[in-house]
Amino acid sequence: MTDSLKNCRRTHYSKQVTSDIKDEEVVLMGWIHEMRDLGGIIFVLLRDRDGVTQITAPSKKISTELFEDLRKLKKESVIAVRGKVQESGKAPGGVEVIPEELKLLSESKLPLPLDTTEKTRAEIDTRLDSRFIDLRKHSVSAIFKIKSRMLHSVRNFLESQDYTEINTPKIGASATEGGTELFPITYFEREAFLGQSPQLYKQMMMASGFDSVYEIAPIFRAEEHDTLRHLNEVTSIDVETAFTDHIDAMNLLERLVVDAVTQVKKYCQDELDTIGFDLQIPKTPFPRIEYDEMVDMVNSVGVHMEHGEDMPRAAEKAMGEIMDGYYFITGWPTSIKPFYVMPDPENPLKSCAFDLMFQDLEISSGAMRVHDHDLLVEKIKKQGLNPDSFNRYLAAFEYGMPPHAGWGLGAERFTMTLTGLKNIRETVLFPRDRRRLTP
RNA sequence: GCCCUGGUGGUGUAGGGGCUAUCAUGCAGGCCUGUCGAGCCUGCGACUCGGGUUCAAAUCCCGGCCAGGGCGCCA
Repeated sequence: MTDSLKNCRRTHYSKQVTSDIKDEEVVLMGWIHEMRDLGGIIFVLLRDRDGVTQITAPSKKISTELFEDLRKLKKESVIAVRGKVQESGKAPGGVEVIPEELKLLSESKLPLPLDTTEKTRAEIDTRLDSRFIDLRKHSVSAIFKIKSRMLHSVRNFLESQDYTEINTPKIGASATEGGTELFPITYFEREAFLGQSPQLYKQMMMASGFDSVYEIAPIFRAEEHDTLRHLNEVTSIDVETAFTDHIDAMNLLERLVVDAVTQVKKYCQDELDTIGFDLQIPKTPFPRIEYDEMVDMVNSVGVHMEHGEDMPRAAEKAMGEIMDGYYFITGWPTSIKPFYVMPDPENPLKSCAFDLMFQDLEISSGAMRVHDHDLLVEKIKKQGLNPDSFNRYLAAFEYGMPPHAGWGLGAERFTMTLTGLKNIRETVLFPRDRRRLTP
């Protein structure tokens, strides 16, 4: 039998239990992190959102009934404790709580699927199977507090620049955009697909007079990739701005990244300490390396790469060795970029596309877009696609489409750069990869 | 999808044709009034699945599933 909450409410979080409130009565609520029963004295470590407080129960100072109730507690059960804050040099952090009342709110089954005290580490697969318990570890929840702060910063920054947040459909009819594999779904009597990118919708919004838009939403890619930096469902931070070019887009992206890093460092220092990551605020401007220059750099360290081909993984790694932190690669060949990318007016074999890299990881890619209807149709045809299936998209270019540019930034890959994590799965609560569809 | 490596108690591991299957953590019980990776004693708990080879398979072989690493794919 467990107790009910009734009108009992938490007064403090563990973090707030310091010597500043000694002798005060507090009500703490949380999970039992560890129990140490020494016979005549029991130590209960109560863990809540971002801290752990020691509940100290000496048999001679509390009632026999309460003492016996405390002795029966099990790891990871949920409790509420009313007690008095006491200073003690012998307690962790110099303070402890002497209990006066205990409520057992929810009992935990034992043994646990993994060790929340991290004495024995668990593999990522085991952790993801029991993600709700894995997230009880402060070293894991810290990642998501950092990700949350990053997303807040991005929204604040874009709102401060007068961007409008939009929502575009994630279900669509098109299977003909080319490129990545799509997930087919059943849409009543028809086949439909999950959205791979809000790209075409963002561009249609450029013809709407909104000028500056952004969307933070999931995108789905049905590629059978199986790496530490790919997932089949990720969050894309997508931005599009009218009356601007790719240089403006890069400048905006650079400012947004620096702002987010600065905010994370300012508001998440505890979390960064918890995961043991020394986050550095990058210097601006980020280095901008021409594609051709990048190919030469890669070749000069003995990694073969042809001019005109997309970066093989070995080339990314080579660049990661040479470069430190964030940098842009610009002037990509038109032939390896999608149809909506604007060719360089000086040299149409090159494009106004850029990638933002962090060492060996591509975290964003963007471009100035084609806004001329006829050129766009021509480019769609050149990529072996049928312009007819882009009717609704192409119509937006026929009645006054301003020049525009934008980018998509991978929220999880960006989080990897903010936490130093090497496995993208660590940055998603419930990741979806080639094999994992639950929980 | 390809290549390499692996799958042993709840968790993390050692071992590698015949043994009572190693260790840590955990769990259960006991002792202990200052623990903080508490300590001590007793106990519990495992060879990924299917097929094959063999007198005998956790161990060798084949396949499935899953995982780790690498690559490819990623308009």
